[in-house]
Amino acid sequence: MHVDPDPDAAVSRIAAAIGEPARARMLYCLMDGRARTSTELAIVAGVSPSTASVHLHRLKTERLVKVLVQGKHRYYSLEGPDVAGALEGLSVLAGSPRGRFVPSTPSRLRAARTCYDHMAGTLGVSLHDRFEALGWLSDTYDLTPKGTKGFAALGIDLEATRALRRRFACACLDWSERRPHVGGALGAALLKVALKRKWVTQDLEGRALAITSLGRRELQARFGLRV
Amino acid sequence: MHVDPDPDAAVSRIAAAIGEPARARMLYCLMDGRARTSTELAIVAGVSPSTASVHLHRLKTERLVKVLVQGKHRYYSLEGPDVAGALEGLSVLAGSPRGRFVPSTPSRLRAARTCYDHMAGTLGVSLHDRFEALGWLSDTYDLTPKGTKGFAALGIDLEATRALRRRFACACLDWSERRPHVGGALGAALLKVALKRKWVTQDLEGRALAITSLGRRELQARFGLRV
DNA sequence: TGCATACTTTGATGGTAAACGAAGTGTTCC
DNA sequence: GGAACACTTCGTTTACCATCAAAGTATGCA
Repeated sequence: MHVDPDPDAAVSRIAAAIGEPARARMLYCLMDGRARTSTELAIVAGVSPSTASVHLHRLKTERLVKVLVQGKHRYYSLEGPDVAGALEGLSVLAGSPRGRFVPSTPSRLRAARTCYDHMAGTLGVSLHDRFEALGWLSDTYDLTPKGTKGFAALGIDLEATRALRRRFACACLDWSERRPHVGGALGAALLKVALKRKWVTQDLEGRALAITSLGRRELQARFGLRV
Repeated sequence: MHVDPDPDAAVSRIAAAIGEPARARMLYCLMDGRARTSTELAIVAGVSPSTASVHLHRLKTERLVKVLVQGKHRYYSLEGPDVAGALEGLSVLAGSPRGRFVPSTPSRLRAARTCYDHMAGTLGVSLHDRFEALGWLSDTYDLTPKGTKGFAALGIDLEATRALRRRFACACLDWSERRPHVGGALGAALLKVALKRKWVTQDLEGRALAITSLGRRELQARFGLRV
């Protein structure tokens, strides 16, 4: 009879696979049950495509994700409900429980929703376009002097945001809009400010964002957005 | 901003803490709810005392274990049921849930055993189902008026139980039954009463519970359980 | 008081792995 | 066919962390 000489080794290998920031970001991005391509996950994780590929290979080896090859795309998704369950158990310990997302997408999700930890949907795309038009972001997604002033005025601690070991800002492609919105640490900080100032409120269970009337006014006044 | 800038960072730090073989061995050794000294855990983990000390410090920092100082001994134990729950979730992924890998697991372990600090196995699951059927617990695991009367009649000090800084009651998923039993402070109090009234007796070394003939009679009379 | 025990902290060392760019494989589209 | 794209593999660098012995702290016992 073959008995694993060290049953804890399997557990620790799995936990170690989760216990790397970039891989954790990928996994929690997949918690909604949706499949994503390698490049999308690279952006979410804030690493280069080659690095992401190595990470995904490891996650596949540990049976945490599965892959579906379709043409030149590779769609990665969580291996099964048990994986989501384990991730959920860890979230409880982290003190920020994330409910398991039911893979049915309400239509209001199209207007404003979160993509991982930043704003997406038409709201996210509009903001992204506005930042470009205002000259806050260069085309390499660096802050311009104007942008530095603008984001600081919104109450974003740029120094702390930069200090994170994660890509500062990047274009994150939206799965429905297929147009970029602002991801990375800056995108996350932006969502946090919007929540704090009650421009948007977050559905407890899902990814939907509701724009408040205050938010509507502010977005109109500050960015000329009609949302 | 006081909010964690990257919520996954907390998760990945915790997973990384578990994802080291020596630390994983320590944690799973503590899964029975028993507290152990630093030296005992060093032996279990197969590392030197100094290394074990570093590991335990990290586990404490991540709030996975707590320590009780008694004289020159330091007793380490799991921080709470949530930790056991997260570890259990990872075990499921590892494919060889703990307890099943020992082929000589006494069959009575399946019937009645402890899970951390409360009753599990078919006994725990049966009780859980009975409480639900009797309308003692709401589906959010709050006590109903009926339940308040019922548990008090069993000799459980509900006020003291509620005062504990720990989830009052929760569904704890069993690794073998794959069905919930009552965990949390209420589950712990329940086990304590069962032990005190000698409905069950506890194996000193392991997690097995033996149901006494008195317990058999009482469980039949009070809950209609045939165990 | 003095010695033994239990455990932690410190410092040095070695091994592991995460990161990236460049090059390679395979696919689609014109 | 060939150019563009998606993704992987390889090779190198760098940073972190697990490990132990030795020294330090604290408690118990005689």
